[in-house]
Amino acid sequence: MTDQAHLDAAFAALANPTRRAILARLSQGEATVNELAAPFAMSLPAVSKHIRVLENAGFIARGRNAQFRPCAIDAAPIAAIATWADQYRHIWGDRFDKMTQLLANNEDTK
Amino acid sequence: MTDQAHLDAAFAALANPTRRAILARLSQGEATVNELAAPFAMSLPAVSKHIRVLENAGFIARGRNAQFRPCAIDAAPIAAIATWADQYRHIWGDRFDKMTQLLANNEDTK
DNA sequence: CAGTTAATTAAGCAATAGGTTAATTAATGG
DNA sequence: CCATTAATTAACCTATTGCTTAATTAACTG
Repeated sequence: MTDQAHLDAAFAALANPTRRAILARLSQGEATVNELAAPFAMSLPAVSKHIRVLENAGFIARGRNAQFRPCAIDAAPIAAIATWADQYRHIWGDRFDKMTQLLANNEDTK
Repeated sequence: MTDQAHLDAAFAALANPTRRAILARLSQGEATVNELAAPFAMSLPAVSKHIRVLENAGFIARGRNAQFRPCAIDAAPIAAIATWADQYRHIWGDRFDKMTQLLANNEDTK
């Protein structure tokens, strides 16, 4: 996948509240498909598909434990999105610029 | 629109390379629809629709100048996305933690 | 007013997304 | 072996997306 295609997949995956909720849940720790599905008023296959979308976009890594497929979050695509957003920081304020400057100073003095 | 719906719209708008390219162009300054359309191998109505999607998601504000509808970037939804991503910073490393700490130190000493 | 330029709207089309229920695969445990 | 649990796959449906061409609206300009 190209970088563009990766960003496409990452943004598309996040454009859904169920999928964002699944990621939020996984940020607390691993979970099985049934555990992830529990909070939602939709069928298990529907959740299974959401998980697949997140997996294809690189947000989720999966293991195998007996019948279970434990899901774990992989934040790499989130980092890619944060990096994308950082391109625009200069447009909306100086907080990041301050941070960058402070980090730069820190580099200089270490 | 709820916060969730705003995030839905923002992420969905960004899940397309044409729209991200339009935003990148607008980060350099205002542009008309025709100017924005020029780099793309697609019809003007297609670009017009992409602009509408970005506008509905809050990324673009539009003016009126004779026949022209100048487009300008509004970074508020990008900030919202950066804020969303920040929730997960702790998962992928300590760079942000360093920044936060440095900013905190800066607050303390000013 | 007539013509030109800028942009949107309308109508249509193929592909994708998000959901359903039913069937299937995979592994455990009596 | 059979039943149970976990999860996916299959088949299907409706709505949305992303694009097209043709028609329309809006404003300037000779």
